Order: sequence, then C-alpha cells, then structure tokens
Amino acid sequence: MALADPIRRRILQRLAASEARVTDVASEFSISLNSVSKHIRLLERAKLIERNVSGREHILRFRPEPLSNAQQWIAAQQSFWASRLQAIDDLLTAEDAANEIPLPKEKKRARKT
Amino acid sequence: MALADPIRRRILQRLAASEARVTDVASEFSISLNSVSKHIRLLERAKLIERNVSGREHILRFRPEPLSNAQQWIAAQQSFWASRLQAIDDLLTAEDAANEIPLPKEKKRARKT
DNA sequence: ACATAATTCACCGAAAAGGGTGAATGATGC
DNA sequence: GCATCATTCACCCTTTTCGGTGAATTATGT
Repeated sequence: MALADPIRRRILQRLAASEARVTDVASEFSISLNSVSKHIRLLERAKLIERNVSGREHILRFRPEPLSNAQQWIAAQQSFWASRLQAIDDLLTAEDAANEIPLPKEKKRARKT
Repeated sequence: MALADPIRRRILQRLAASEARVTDVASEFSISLNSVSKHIRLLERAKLIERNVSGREHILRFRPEPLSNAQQWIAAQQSFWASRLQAIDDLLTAEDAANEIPLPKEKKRARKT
C-alpha cells in the first residue's frame, strides 16, 4: 500500500507543509533523486499528491481531499467487502488479500529467530 | 489471488465434477495431503468451495454461485474502481496493486536473461 | 552548447510471499 | 487402543516484491 513505506509518509508530511519540486523534496532526504522520483510517482498514482508541471519543474502538492466520497462509502461497506475481497480479486486485478483476513481457527504463528 | 495457482484450479475442476473428501482430492495429485489441505482452506476462504463436516470426514463441494450479485455489480463498476484501487487500499487491507495498473507513460520492462 | 529538472533503464540485495514437506496433534470411528 | 481423516506446526527453498543505485535519456531554460 502507498503509505506502507516510512519515506513516503515523510514525503507526504513534507508536502503537507508546503508545495515543492522533486529536487526540493529529494534534497531533504538521504536517498537519491531517482528513488524520490519513484516514490512520488507512486503517491501520485495513489492520488495522495498532485503534480503541476511548469516548464521543467514539477510542482508537487499534498492532496488531503481526494475521493472522500468513495472513502466514506467504502468505509461503510467495509464489513461487507472484507469477507468478499478474495473472491473478487480474480475478477479485478487486485492482489490476494487472503493473508490479511484470518480464519476463525487461525492461531498466531511463531518462527525461530 | 485464489485462482493464481494451477493446482487450485485443478482442485476446483475436480470438485466441479463431484463432491469429495480432502483425502480423495489429495489422492489425485502428487502433492502431500497437508499441502492439499492448505489449498482447500484458501479456496474455502475465497468462497469458491464449501465444506461440510460429517464426522471425521470433510465433504467439499464446488460453489459456482457465490456472490454473483456482487460480481456483476463490480464488473459493471470496474472502470471506476480500476483507477481508484490504489487509493482505496490503505483504507481497506488490500495489497498494493500499483504494479497492476500501468501509468500512461509506462513502457515494457526488459531484463537481461 | 551547456546546465538543470526529472524520468526511465537496468540492475542489486534484502525481505516477503508462496508452495512444499515431515512430524505432531486433534477428532472421530471401529 | 488403534487406525483413519484432517489440520496445524515448524521449517526449507524458490520466486517475487521492494527500495535502492548509477548511468542514460528527455525536456526545458539560459
């Protein structure tokens, strides 16, 4: 998921403070520009940020408001969908969420460290 | 996804022919009973098969009909959802489908073999 | 032409996922 | 008690995913 990575959460925080260019964002992290570019692409795909190209500069802005209608609808339907996501996934292209929804008799697993 | 694995598709085919016990199914494949048991658990979770416990025997049946209402609805809404799955996944617990939906400018990737 | 902004390519290494196994455990039937 | 049906445990191995990189490429600004 888009927000799984700490770096992406930090990038979002950065952009929540103020808009910035890719280079600006990159300069505040210790990873390379290419890597930041990738993260930004992902966040944009997730509709969490917005990109405004102006000449050779790409201005990035945090999007707090996207698809809130869908969000609320989904949240309301969540219990319905939760039990059906696995069967749906072969109709859509979503991944297997099987591991996310424990079975009734599922117990905690433990691995030797 | 539940149907990703060839073995699981074959198990479904087997059960579509007639109901059977776990052992029956396992005997027709070259993998171990435990492994078959795992696959069956997954298929059951995906609501693709149905289990009927009778004494120590678990009778398995193919379920062709489950959630067809939801299926049809989803199929109709597919184009709407396709563009929003990535943003939804951090609300639900679905996995990141980012790689499944190419960007406009995405090109084919090639790896040196 | 040259510098700068950003993306894309082709790869690497670590971590996670996935299917497999034998052994242990539960539960039922005889 | 012992055999049978099935699941669960604790692993192994292989494949896939994920974040990272340097180099190449595309596009714009001066």
